[in-house]
Amino acid sequence: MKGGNDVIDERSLLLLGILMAQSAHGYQINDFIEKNLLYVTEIKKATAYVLLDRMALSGFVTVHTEQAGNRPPRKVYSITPEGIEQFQSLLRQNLEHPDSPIYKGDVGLMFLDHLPKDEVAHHLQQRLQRLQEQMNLFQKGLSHSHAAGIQLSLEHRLLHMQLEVDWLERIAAQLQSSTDEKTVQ
Amino acid sequence: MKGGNDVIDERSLLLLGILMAQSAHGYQINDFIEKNLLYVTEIKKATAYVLLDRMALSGFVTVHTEQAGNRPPRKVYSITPEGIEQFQSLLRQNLEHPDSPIYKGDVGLMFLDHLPKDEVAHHLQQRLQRLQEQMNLFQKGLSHSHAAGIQLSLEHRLLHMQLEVDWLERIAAQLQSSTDEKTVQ
DNA sequence: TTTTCCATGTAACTCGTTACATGATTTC
DNA sequence: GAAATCATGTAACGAGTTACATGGAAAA
Repeated sequence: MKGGNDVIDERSLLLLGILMAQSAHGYQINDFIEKNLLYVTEIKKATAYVLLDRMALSGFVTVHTEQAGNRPPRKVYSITPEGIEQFQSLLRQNLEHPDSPIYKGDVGLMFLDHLPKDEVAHHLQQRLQRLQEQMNLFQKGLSHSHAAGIQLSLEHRLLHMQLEVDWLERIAAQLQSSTDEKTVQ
Repeated sequence: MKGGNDVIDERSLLLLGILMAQSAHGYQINDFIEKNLLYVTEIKKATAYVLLDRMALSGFVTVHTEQAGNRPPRKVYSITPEGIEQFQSLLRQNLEHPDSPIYKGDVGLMFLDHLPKDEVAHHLQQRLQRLQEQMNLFQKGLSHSHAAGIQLSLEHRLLHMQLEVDWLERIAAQLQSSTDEKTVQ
């Protein structure tokens, strides 16, 4: 009744998916994630190393150690047939189930009425500015042409960012105008 | 260098915010959250009880025990002046900082190319259907008129849901049509 | 009379992060 | 010669969830 397959583990899916393209060692994988997938996942290096070893125990990947020159030895992971099946199973589940992301900002929104409107407007404009900076950085990373799927997922992310920007502009303007009215009348 | 104020704690903000409206006991608060804020927060009952007691130790709330009939005694929490300051501070931070939600579904998107297009289209249509069901439920809860801020945050959530629906419909249609082409030609 | 609701609390556990250890090697 | 990169690993810690304990009252 407990087990682990109820909640989909998108971290394993990610690692297996990367290994579907080619075998790789941990450092390589972590590097790729850090440089390209900042907005897609929050997995940390230590976690990835542990997960890779765990997947080796489960038989989803095999390991063999490589030595290049006399640099630190690399543990190169390759996906196995069972790993491929697991990957496909996780992928299907991931595709079928909508995720319910939590927007932490919604908690603040709930209590807007406890601060003066113009102050709220000011804070939201701050938020807007930061968001736009994030979006600029994000779009730079977007142009480096990736595989089709990666491109798609980054564009998906961008759509939600853009919605957020539009929404913030609208709300901030509303708050602004409603305080202006009072000032004018 | 570590401390607790670096990452904004939206759970405390939520609890303090609820107590800004009126004093309440733990069960009452948990009940409200469970019935109204399913999509806003993931805080669990046990966590809320612990947090309320912790905030009492920090002086942000006071507790007094009430007995109604001989039902289980209630621990009623009231926000203190220091609590109000903390609430406002957390609220300002929450409003100023955009959140970077993680869309777990984006991980799956990255690896679309590893399944046949028509299968992907099928899975995404499944996802779409489930999402629409969620949205129906959500909209029912939306109509029960809440305070202005709560209404706003729920509408915000709805916007993102709607974007997701539109996006899914577009992508699923694209995948469908590109497999149709092959069938026709 | 069995189930659900009221009302709180906590021990055990899971999961993941932080922070550090190690050591060679290229770059500045 | 100092700093960043390469490459992995793990112990300690923290946060939060699960699952259970308790026990009366109201609803079915």
